Parts: sequence; C-alpha cells; structure tokens
Amino acid sequence: MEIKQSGNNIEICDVEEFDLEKTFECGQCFRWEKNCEKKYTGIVYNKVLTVHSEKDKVILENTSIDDFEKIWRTYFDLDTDYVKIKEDISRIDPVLKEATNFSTGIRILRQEPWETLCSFIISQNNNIPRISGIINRLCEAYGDKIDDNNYSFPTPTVIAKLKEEDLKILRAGFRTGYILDAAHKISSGEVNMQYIERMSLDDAIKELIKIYGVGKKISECTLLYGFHRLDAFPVDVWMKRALKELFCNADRKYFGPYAGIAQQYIFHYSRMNKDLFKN
DNA sequence: ACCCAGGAAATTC
DNA sequence: GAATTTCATGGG
Repeated sequence: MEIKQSGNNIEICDVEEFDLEKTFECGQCFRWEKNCEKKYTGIVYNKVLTVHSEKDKVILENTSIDDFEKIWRTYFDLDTDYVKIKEDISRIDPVLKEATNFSTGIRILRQEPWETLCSFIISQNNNIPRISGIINRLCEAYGDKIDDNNYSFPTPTVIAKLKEEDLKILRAGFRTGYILDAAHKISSGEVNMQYIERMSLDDAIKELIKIYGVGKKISECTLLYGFHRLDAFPVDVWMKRALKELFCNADRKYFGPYAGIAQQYIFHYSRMNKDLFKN
C-alpha cells in the first residue's frame, strides 16, 4: 500500500482487499451514498468525504495527508491484514472458504460507537433503504450542518434532550423510545462506552443490553462495527438460515477469533446468493 | 408459547 | 398488483 497526494486528493495505491461497493453495501453502515459516477459520499467525525476507486487505486477527494492519517486510515481499517485473516478463516471449512472468496474486498469499518449503536437500534426488523431514510432525517433535524447537503450524526446529549414527539418526524415507529433510552443511558454515563472498550466480549454484550430495545443481536452489531470487536458474532435471520443450511448449526466458537469477519462474509454471500435457501 | 407495535421499501408470488 | 419479508425487542 502506498499513499500519494495528488492535488486535493489522496490516492491509496496497490491496496489489497478494499472493494468500496462491497464494503459500503454489505450492511454494516447506512450513511455512504453512491452517486451517478459510482462515487460514495459519507460523513465521519464531522468530515465529509467522497471516495471512488480506479483499478488498484482508491481515491479520497478533497482531503489531506493529515486527515488521512488522523481519520481515514483508521476508519477504513487499512492497517489490518485481511489477506492473512482470510487465509485463517478459509481454513475452517470449504463452504466458509467459498463465502470468503466471494466477499473479497470487504473491510470492517471502524465506525463511531454511538452512531453505530443508534443506527442498529433503528435497523431492527427493518430494511436498509428505510433505515437510511430514518437516519438521514435524524441527522438533518438534529445534527450539525456541515455544508449544504451534509449533517453530522447528533450526539447522545442532543438527543437526550428531545421528547418522543420531537422524533415523530423520523417515522421510526416503536424504535423511537429505544433511541431515547439509548441517548439517556449513554449521555448520563449509566452505560459507559469507555468501559465497554475494556470489557470481555460477554460483559460488553450484557452492558449494551441494559439499553431498552437492545438485545443480543444489536449489541453484537454495535461491538463489531462500532468497537471493532472482531470476535462479536451477530446472528440475524440471514445468519440463522445460513448457519442451519450451510454450517450444521455451528456457533460462534466454530468460527474462531475472527468470527465477526466470517459472519460478514457469510451474510454478504447469503444475501447475494438467495437461491441457496430455496426451501 | 404466541402476537403485536408502526411502518415502508424491496422482493416474491 | 397483492402478499411477504425485512440485519428484533419487549410487553401483554
């Protein structure tokens, strides 16, 4: 991997295992939007970034080496060796090897913990276009305006001051109360993100479940995508089906220390190959 | 054990 | 064009 400055852009050359489309559209994030030129725009830590790829290059528009080192290198998880992780995962069994090869290029983004928690609360029993819609309305209404089209994700403190009625505009249904409880427990410190970082996986899962509306699934999504706990293993309807049909009902332990990444590969593979689950 | 909240988009029938 | 499904959880 080589980092080059080119005008206002940063180019990442000879980068392995970085497929933007798969990474942004495998269901781990909800705020990267594709435009007509196949460029993605997203907002992270109040920075707006547009990114696209050309052959073995990934181009970050209108950013600096400084921001690349401070934000994007970490966010895109560029210092993790996915080639090695894929080798480890592939050794577990041949079906997993196929799912892994199919999912080449997916990286687990290091998203902000609060945004991840809140987004996955919204995601429950919901589809991705609608999830994105609710999150966009939340940001536009209560986030900070960054530029004409972009808003930051509102902090728990800001949301904690709101009432159910203020969130009606989101059209989030029964999830509204869950969002408010999460904002209250995080902003008051009743659930402490810094402690969670240092907890064992099982304790961290339990800690997040203290929030009304957070069960095991949402808890593990938050830990995997928001805390980069690669052993967290969220099991949703797709995973349940895949575990049953393709992996003899294996559990988290079977998939080893990178169970979370294996989960992402299986999830993506299953969703893209629906005919695997006819009957 | 089941069923619903509250809602809409994509997919499947 | 209608029915089903959708990265679930909590309360009755």
